[in-house]
Formats: sequence, C-alpha cells, structure tokens
Amino acid sequence: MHRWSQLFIPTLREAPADAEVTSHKLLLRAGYIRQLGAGLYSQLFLGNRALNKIVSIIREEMDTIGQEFHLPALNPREVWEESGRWSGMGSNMFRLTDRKGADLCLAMTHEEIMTSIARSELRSYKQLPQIWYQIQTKFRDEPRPKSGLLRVRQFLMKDSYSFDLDEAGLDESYRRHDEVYRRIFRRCGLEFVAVDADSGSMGGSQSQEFMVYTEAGEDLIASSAAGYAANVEKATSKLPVVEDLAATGDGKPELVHTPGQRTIDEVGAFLGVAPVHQMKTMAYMVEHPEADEKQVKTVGKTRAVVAFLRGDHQINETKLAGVAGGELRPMHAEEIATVFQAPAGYLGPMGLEAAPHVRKPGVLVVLDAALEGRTNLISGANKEEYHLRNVTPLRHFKPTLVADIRSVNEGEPDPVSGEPLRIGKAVEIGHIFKLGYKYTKSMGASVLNRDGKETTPIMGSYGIGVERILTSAIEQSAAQFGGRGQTDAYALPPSIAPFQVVVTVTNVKEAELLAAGENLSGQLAAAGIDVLLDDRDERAGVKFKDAELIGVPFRIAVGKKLAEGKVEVLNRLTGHTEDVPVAGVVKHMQTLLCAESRA
RNA sequence: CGGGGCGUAGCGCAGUCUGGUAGCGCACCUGCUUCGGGAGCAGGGGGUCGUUGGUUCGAAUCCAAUCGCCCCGACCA
Repeated sequence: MHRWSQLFIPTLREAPADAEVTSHKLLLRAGYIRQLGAGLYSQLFLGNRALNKIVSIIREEMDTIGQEFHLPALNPREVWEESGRWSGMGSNMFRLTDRKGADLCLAMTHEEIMTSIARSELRSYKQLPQIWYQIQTKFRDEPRPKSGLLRVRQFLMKDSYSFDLDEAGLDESYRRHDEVYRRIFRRCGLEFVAVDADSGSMGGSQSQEFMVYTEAGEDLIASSAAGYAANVEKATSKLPVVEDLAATGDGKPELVHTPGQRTIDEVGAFLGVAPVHQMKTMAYMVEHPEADEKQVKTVGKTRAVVAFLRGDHQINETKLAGVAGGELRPMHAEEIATVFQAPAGYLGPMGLEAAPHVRKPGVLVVLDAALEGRTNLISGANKEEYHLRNVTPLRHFKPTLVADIRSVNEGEPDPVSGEPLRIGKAVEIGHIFKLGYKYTKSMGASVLNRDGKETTPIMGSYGIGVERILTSAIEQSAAQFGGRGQTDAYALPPSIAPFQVVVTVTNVKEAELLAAGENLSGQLAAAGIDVLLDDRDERAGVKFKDAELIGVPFRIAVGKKLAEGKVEVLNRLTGHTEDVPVAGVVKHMQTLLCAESRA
C-alpha cells in the first residue's frame, strides 16, 4: 500500500504553456512526466509505474510466442554499413565517436543486430522458426519532436524479429504477432483498428499498422463498420456509377470560351456543369532516387508527371509518388509553359505527348482509375481562356497508365462491403511487417535446409510504441469525458493505471476516518488490489481533484458516510457512484475490477 | 530545413511600444480559523528578467548575435 503523504506526485493546477495536446497537458499536470528537452521526457513515479504496467502486459503476451533479449543501444558503425543503413538512415540517426575515433550510433531499431546474431548462430533449418524480442530504449533524431510523448527522440519500444525458413513460415510468425498484438492492445483497454500500411523505408511486402483514433494523431486512416481499414495513403473506395453528360455538337472535343474561369468551381458555374463531370489536371515534377540508375538513365533525373482526376476528387501524392517512382514537387510556371504551352488554369490532356510506358522517356501521364470509362468530360484546352467539352479519356487522349491516385473521402463506400468510410486522425501504436530477405541477404545470414542446401531465412519485424499506448489511452479517455462535457478529465483502464484504486480520506484529522481508510487500504492491498491511500492533510476538495487528475479508475471516499458504516465508491470509467458497506468493499472492488478486465 | 510565436519566481502571466533598477494570481513556509469539491485572514521566503556583446549616466525594456522551447509545413517506425 502506498501513502500519498509520502509520495512525490507533483500535480499542477495549470498546464505549462508549452503543452498543447491533451495527453501532454494531462501527463504534466498529473505529475507523470517532466520535460528535459525537445522530445526528451523524464518519467516520474506515476508515469514510470503506468509504463511498467504496460511493459508487463506486453512481456506476458510476447512470451507466449517469443523469447526476450536485450541488445545494446550503442552500435558500431560496421553493422549498419552492412545493411546500407549507416547512410540510409540519414540525419535521423544519432551518431557519436568513441575515444579511439571509432564511429558509433544510437540504434533506432534493431534489424541489423538481430540479423548479425542470426547470421553467426543459426546453422540449420531445425533451429527455425525463431522469434526474438526486446523492450528497449530507441533513439531517433526526429526533425520535429512534438505533442508530448507522441513523437519523441528517446522512447521505449517493444521490437521483435522473426526468422523463418520460408514464406509460409513467415506468414505464420506474422499471424501470431497479429494475434498477440490484438490481445496486448485489448488488455490495455484501447479501441484500435488494424490498417493496411505502406512499408515505408524499412522495405518489405505485407504490413499492418495498429492505430487508435484520436485528434492528436498524425496519420489519417479510413475505416468502415464492416471492418475495412486502411491508411489514407493506401485506402480505396467503390464509387457509385456516374451518369455522363450527353455529347454536344458532333461529339468531338469542342472548344468553349471561358474568359477568366480557372478553377473547377468557376468553370463549373460558368458552364453549368457539376465537378463530377469535370477533369482536373495536376502538374508535378518527379525526382528519381539515385539508386534507381536504370530509370535515371532512360528517363532522366527528373521528369514531368501529369495527373488527371475527377473535378471533385483530391490527389493523393503518396499514391502518385508510388506510381512515378520518386519524390514529387509541383511544376514551376516555366515548366508548365514548356510542357503544356498554356498557363495554369487551362491545362488539359489534349496535345500532351505521353510516355508509352513508365520506363520510357516522355511525360508520365496518369489517369485516375475513377475516370476510366467516363465520357464527355470538361477539361482545360491548353489554350488561355478556353476549355473543352466532350473529352473522353482513352479515346481522345492516351495516358501512360491508369492508376488509383486519389484520396478517398469520408462517407464513400468501402471497397469490400460498401459500408461508408469514416476518416479520422489516428496514432500508430504498433506495426507489424514482413521484411523478406532484405537484411538476411545483405548481411549474409543462411541456414542449411532439409536438402543440405544453403538457404536465406526470411524475416519479419514487429514494433510497439510503449509510451504511445499510455498516451493514446489518455487521449481516448479524455475524448470520452469531453463528449460528456468534462474537459481535461480522463481515467485510465485499471490494467495500466498507476494505481487501480485510490482511497480518499476526506479529513485525516478525524482519527476514525484515517483509521478506517488505513484499514480498508490494507485489506484491499492484501486482496492483491493496487491501492493508493490519500492520507494527506489536505481539504477534501483538493484530494478529489488530485485523484481525478492522476486518472485512477476507482475512488473510494472515506468520509461522513462512515457514520452509517458506508464508504462511497466512484467508478470513474462509468461515472457511477454507490455507497457500499465497509465490510463489503473488498469483494465489491474485486467484482468491479473483474468486470472491467472482461470489458 | 522553410514559416510563425515565445523565453521575467515551481506553474500561469503583467511590465518591453515610451529606458530610471521587477510585479500579480496560484504554489511554498509560519500562525489562527475552516474541513465532502482546488478555503479565509495575517505574516513571510524565493527571480543573474535565456545567454553574450553593444548603445546609454542608467537596460527586463533599445540594437546585434547566439542558445532554447512551442506551433504550422517538409520529413518520419
């Protein structure tokens, strides 16, 4: 049993001005953390206690499928050279030099180290599969740390790595992680969705992110009630069929004078057509990575990329960049003039010389899949103050290719079941993905297979952000309280709260109250409940406020009702209070906690 | 790295424009009263005004440089 009077729980009445995000304010006010520098936080008693509980849950679940390691955070340069990431990680990696002048780095992740162990120790297929994990501090020199514990430069990560003989084995290791992750997040009381994700700089094929919807999030995800979920960078939808406009005149593209009308809305209003019947032109330049030598050789370091979308649709630059094979930037005015021979506002497809193939030189012209099969659209005419009617893609102009390059919108039917999509900000709390052979191959790991032949093991890599679980639990709860009109209030799930119950003695100067509180706390502790006794010589109001601030899910007030042999039990998760006879409190709490852990 | 903002007591802020040697609320300490929703009264402690340099008789205040933090963007597991 812990006595509040002896603890260091520095709660604040007001949040420091630097804190903007809800969870950041609350973590500071509740005395969980204090800031040391940008993206660097000290975890105080309560913060550390909550994080330790999360770590325990993760460890317990991970132990059902893997083995816990603990690797050095300080890594020699050589290992990272082997995978090509010493330079690949760029300035996001903290680097340092030892007294002998040797280069070292602070690890951002541990594929290299795990693979180096696998390389030197794994010899036979009989040793596979292996799942190795650790819970360890990671260092990343973020360009912009922000939002309290959400994006920091030093954080705790559970990272695991699987080594399998073949793809079927990897599928299984991946599936087991998927299952365990879901159990971990459920036990931490999070409402999450698993989304298909972009594999990013880590390389690999299949990949899934575990996300918690919250306004503080940095990612946008789309999900539907039917279970479809994807990062907006990847999400698609099934669009209802659009009835095309009737052709005018002889049905061939027809010039119309549109003086001063440049935007989709202006042209639409001027001609009396809806945006769905218009086609918008987006002009970019793509810069190919040096690594893609072939591409750079045939089509040049940079090339023009022109995308056509429905008038009411938004371009998804991530998708387009994927198609174009490099980084995008908007075209400059001179480049527009060269490619289109027309000013922005009147750009269109006619007269463009499209590259016949992505790997062939010429302007890369991409038609969004939503325009495939559409007819008689309105587009720019590549002539100042003129637009065209009756433009039918694939008949009147040939793009290099047709691809999905747009962002889905809220409410559109999901591609699987047609349920409306919900789009919202979310925080990534976990990521699992199939790495493939990237590291085992580049670092030369191999085992002998059944036939005595050298075989490269296939790898998977799986991460969980420990602090992010705490942060998103707070965000999630604060949003619920906010919905009930209570701002800056939250309560943590008992599984991860620093304490499950706080016993508030309303007035410690009344000896009976204090004695009853101590007695009750002792009983709860003896029953295995994590209890905090608030025995401070403070006014009741102060203690109630503090109990709420630190997010403990259950509060037992020992006060005036003790005269009737009762104490007041508040379930902050539901807001429900009830008076319970002192003798029945332990049982009552056990029932409440049990119900909560099942929920 | 581009754009914006801010550094004055533990926290929140005023004072800076118009230079004259620092103030308010909360917190903290002491005493009395109060005691189930951030108490009241009285007394008290605490600040190199981010740092460095310059202008001036005199700088929190004006000028320059520099460091740090926050936000938007770019980037990112």
